[in-house]
Amino acid sequence: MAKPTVNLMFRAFSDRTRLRILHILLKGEMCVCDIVSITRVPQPKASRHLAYLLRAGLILKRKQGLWAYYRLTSASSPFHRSLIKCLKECFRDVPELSSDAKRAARTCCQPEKCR
Amino acid sequence: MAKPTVNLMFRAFSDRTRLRILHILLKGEMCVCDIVSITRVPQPKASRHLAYLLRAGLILKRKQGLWAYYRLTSASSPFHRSLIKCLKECFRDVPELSSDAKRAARTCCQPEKCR
DNA sequence: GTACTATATTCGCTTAAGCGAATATACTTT
DNA sequence: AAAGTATATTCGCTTAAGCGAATATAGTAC
Repeated sequence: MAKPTVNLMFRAFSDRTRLRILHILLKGEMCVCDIVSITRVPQPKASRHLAYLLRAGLILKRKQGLWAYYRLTSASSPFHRSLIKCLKECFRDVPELSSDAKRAARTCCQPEKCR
Repeated sequence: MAKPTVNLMFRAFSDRTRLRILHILLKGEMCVCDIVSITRVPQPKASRHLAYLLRAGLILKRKQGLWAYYRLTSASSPFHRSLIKCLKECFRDVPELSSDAKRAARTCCQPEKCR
């Protein structure tokens, strides 16, 4: 995968749905159905944005049986690390993030559901 | 001006020309003709991106006679501050930035030229 | 006034994103 | 094999961006 340019990494953060997904993944690896149930976004839409983030080099995919698990890539540059910091700090500024977090708290405590 | 949303601020950073302009403004206030001569971008294109950044709340404009001076807005939130940090740290990752910096060093030392 | 300079905007076009709806893929279970 | 589940992709459409080229605006100088 070609190294994504800085502007494309910024662009990956410039969509609300992707911002929500990235924020959810701050908590750790998550499968698509978790992301769907946390965000209440239609599944094809979630998959589309996950594919976008994958292309942008921001997340990694692990396929296991029927499930696909996604996680953040480890930040390889100071720039990437700062970008992740932005992600953490925009929590208060993006309304959806707190309701996502509430639902995530319930979702990620029942891992049996998806495994 | 309505408070710009987080995703729109990210989007403002997602274009190479705007990234270059923002980076130049890290050094301080600059007039359009300076930005044009540093970036070697056509003047209408520079103005267009400056207008975009203005709408996004990332820069401020000061008009004086025939000249328009732009500067970064002071970061009002932790998020905004982190975003500026990203801007500083992507220097090594965006090739145009170093040649801009070289030209800026020459340009900003002759303020008489534009004032 | 006219000519000049710095900056901004409009026009016509092309490309990238984003969406819902439908469909495809691929693995699992029975 | 058939049915079911999780995920991915395609289609048709709409909107936002981005560009060069041309033109407009607005202040300055003569």
